[in-house]
Formats: sequence, C-alpha cells, structure tokens
Amino acid sequence: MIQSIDRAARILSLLQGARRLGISEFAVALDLPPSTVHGLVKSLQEHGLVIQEARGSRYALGPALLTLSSVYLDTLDVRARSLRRMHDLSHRTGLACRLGVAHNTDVLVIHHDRRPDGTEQMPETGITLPAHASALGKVLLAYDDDIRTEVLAHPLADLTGDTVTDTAALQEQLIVVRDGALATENEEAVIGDASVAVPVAGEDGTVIAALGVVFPAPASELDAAVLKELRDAAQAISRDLGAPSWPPRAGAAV
Amino acid sequence: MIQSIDRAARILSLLQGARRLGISEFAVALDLPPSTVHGLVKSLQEHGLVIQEARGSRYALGPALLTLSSVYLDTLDVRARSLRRMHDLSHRTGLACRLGVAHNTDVLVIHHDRRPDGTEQMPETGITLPAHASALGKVLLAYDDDIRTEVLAHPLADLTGDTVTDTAALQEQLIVVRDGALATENEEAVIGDASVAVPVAGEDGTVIAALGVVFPAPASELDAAVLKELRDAAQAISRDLGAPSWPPRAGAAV
DNA sequence: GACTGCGATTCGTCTATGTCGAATATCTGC
DNA sequence: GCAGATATTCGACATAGACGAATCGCAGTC
Repeated sequence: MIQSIDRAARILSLLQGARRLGISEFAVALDLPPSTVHGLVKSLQEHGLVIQEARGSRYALGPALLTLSSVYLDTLDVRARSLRRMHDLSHRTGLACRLGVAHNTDVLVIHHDRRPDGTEQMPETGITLPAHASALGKVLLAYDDDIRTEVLAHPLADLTGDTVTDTAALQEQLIVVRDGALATENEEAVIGDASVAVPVAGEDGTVIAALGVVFPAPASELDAAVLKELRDAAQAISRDLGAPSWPPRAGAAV
Repeated sequence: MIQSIDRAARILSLLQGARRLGISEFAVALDLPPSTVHGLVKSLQEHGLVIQEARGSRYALGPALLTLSSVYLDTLDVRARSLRRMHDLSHRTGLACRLGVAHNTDVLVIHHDRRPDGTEQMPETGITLPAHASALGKVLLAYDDDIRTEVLAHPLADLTGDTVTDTAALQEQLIVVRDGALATENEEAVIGDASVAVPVAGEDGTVIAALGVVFPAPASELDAAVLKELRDAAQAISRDLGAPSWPPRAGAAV
C-alpha cells in the first residue's frame, strides 16, 4: 500500500462523511502535519478530485468523481442488461425498482428506476443501503458467505425500531431467503417503506446483484402479480448474462 | 504535485477512456515499469477505486467512485435547489431537462430529469457534453472568459456536420447568447436533437450553471411557452441561491 | 500433456521523493 | 484595526516508494 495514495483515499473518505473540511481538520483527523495534508489535497485538486470552495478555504469532493463514476456504471454489464427490464418492471408494477451490488458490507444501488406516477422522487443511484435492513442486502447476504460473516460479526444498527438487530434472527431469515430466492423488508430501513428483492445471477451462476421493488408498508399487501414480474425480470436479466440457472443454487459461490 | 497521486489519477483517467486495462497496458501508456504500476493499482484497489475483473487480470474503475460521486452531487447547492424546479419544468413542458456545470473545457451534467412520457431514456446525470456543441455549453462559455478563451484556442470538433466549428462564428453566437441570456443548439451534438439553455446565477451574481431542455429538431419549432417556463425556472433557482439579479449581468465574473 | 511465452506479481536495493517543521501569507472574528 | 487561527510556502533530511530482476501463473500451441 503506497502511503500517499492511502492518505489521499482517506481524505476522499473523510469528505464523504463531512461534506466540507479545511486543511487543519484533515490534519487532526489523519494525525498529520497540515503541510503534509496540504500537499496531498492540492494534488487531488489538480485532478479535479476535490475542489476548493469559492470564497472559503474549505475543500469538498470534485466533479472528476462524477465523470469517473459515470464510466464505472457504464462498465457494469449487469446494469447495462438491466436498464430496459427495470424500466418495464417499474411501469408494469407502478413501483420504484432498484438494482444493488455488494460494496464492503453495504449495498450500493447501481440503478434506480422511479415510480412512474410522475411524483418527485430523489434519484437513488449511488446511495448506499445497510445490508441487514434492506431486501437487496438480505439477498446479497444470503448468497455470499464472506459478506454475511463480516456483517454478522458486528452489531446490527437499529434504524427504525423494526430493524432486525438480532444476528440469530437475521441468520434464520437469510436461510429462508436462500430457500425462496426472495427477501423482504418491512419498514426496517425507512418508516413507511417496505421492499422485496430477488437475486440476479451472472455467467458463472453466482449471485452478482439483487433486484428489488419498493412499496408502501406493510409488506403483506404486496401483490402476487408484482412478485411474478420481479422474478421474471431477474430471471430474464440472469439469462441475458449467461447464467446457467435461476433461481441460483445456494452456496454456488466459489 | 505529489508524484504517486498524479500517477494514480492518471491511471483512473486511463480507465475512463479504455474501460478495462491490464498492468502492462498501463505501463506502456504511462511509460513506467510494470512493477511500479502494479503497486499503484493495488493501492487504488484496496480503497475500491479500481477493481480487478473476476477471471481476468485486467482492472476497471471501482464502486467507491459511485459512492463518492453521490456525495459530490449532494454537496452541490445549485443541484439541491434545482431538483424540484427541474421536475416541474419537465412535467410542464413534456421535455427532458438538464443542469450542467463547467468541468475543464466541457459541460458536466449534474442533473437530468427525463421526458415524462414514460419512454425508456438513458440516465444522463454524469455525462459530459462538448461545450461548443451544446446549448448548456454555450451559456457557460458566454459568461466565463477563462473557459471561452481556452475552448476557442483549440479547433472545434465536428460532431454531426451541423456543429459550429468556426471559432469566429461561435464567438458571434456567444455575444448573442449573452445579450439574450439564451443559447440554442440545433443538431450540433446529436442528430435529431435540439436544445435551448439559460444561465443560472449564484449568490455573487456570477453564472454558476446552465439549465436547458432537449427536444426534437428543428429548434425553430420550440414553443414560446416552453421558453418562458425555462426562464422562470432558471430565475427561480437563481433567486433561491441568493442571486442579486436575473438575467445575470454579462461579464459579472470576478 | 508438456512446452513456450506473455503478463502479473513479489522482493530487495538505492535514491529520488515526499514528509515534516518552521516561517510566511491570508483570512475571520472581535 | 488587532489578535488568533488557518492556509500556504520553502528547504533539509530521512524514509517511503520506484525500479530491475527474478518468480509465479496462466493460455495457447505443438
């Protein structure tokens, strides 16, 4: 690990948490002399990875990151193959749908198709969801041993009061998820929101992403027709990607 | 400029162009020994800024960039204040609308609200448009001396055959843009697409972004009502941001 | 199924590079 | 207008990281 790259990445991470920071704030957080931090930040600035605020002396994340992430999204095969199906899915069900992949121990939303009712909705592509409190996350946890182990090793944060915070209870849920190739979540991340998700399999048969829809709680009111649409979409995407079977075999991971 | 950070940023840039590259390809492009590149890439990989392909030995941009860019978008005041107005704008006009800021000598789209007709449309947030061939770009060029000088110093690429490639002609257009606080573009970037854009002013009265709508060519068919909606939206956003006047005074830049 | 060649990866040495501390410039709040 | 804080610049020194050579691992070939 190259020291200055590590430090540069840490600086970006800090800006991810606290939107705007000054040199001295970085210096304290990283336990480095301000002059060292200054050199690092200026180097990042020259490449547009951070920007200095107009009249302040503070720094924030820069526009180059948006361009890079745009290319990142384009390189994702799953996403490219899902765009059309997700659009169909949201139109047929009238619900917002999301495609998520594992990132560290969380879920990263790599595409979001809004509810087609014309109401204003925040774009959710790029947001991170806690794995244990989202349907997408439960799918990914159910099929990936490494991430599951990692997540279960730490206490589960309570987000709404209905969040599953007991590791044993979560583990049981995940077995059910694997059995049915279906995960649900009922106001466990956001009050008023429920969601369901199913796995998407890649060329080698392993689960590489999760596809889900969001709807008003309670989860019990979910239409069987919606579930069929969701399954059909995930299966079609998996087939397009060359997956040998769907639903994917549990524990198919290498 | 710290050498290793510069090199790391170059690696990310290379991946922006060529989606997937191997160590030796980087080495050739950067004129560095493979072992040096390897250390850089592995450091980036540990932070999720690049990922190594599943069964290949090639590398691509990583998911951490998406998370970072998501936070970048959230830090943009203009964007936050524009979301609602842009949604209204696209619904009232039935057209897709875009918000762009200057990045290097191009336009970076920081928000895109789709046509509300329910058809499938690519998400455009994060894409880059050439400044001289887009309405958004012409607005930004018209009000920013530095970028204008920079863009006019190089030959203008021809994208569709209708692209304005003559610097003198472009310069004249920009004067008109400034006078009317309105830029148009007619199949200059994409065949079949025309667009118009207006400036958005910030707290200090300078132009910080451009707001535009896209519609089927030719540009002459643009409704006056649409233009009014566009202007009203830009004015409202500018007012929210604390701009002293709208349209912004030409040459108000510091 | 062994061979060959390319590319990724590892390791140890040396020096160029980046880190640090002090000094200076710039800004903010009183 | 002053005091305190914060960003920025600069030069010397030590170490972090660049490089070259050697190794490992994989794919294609005979």
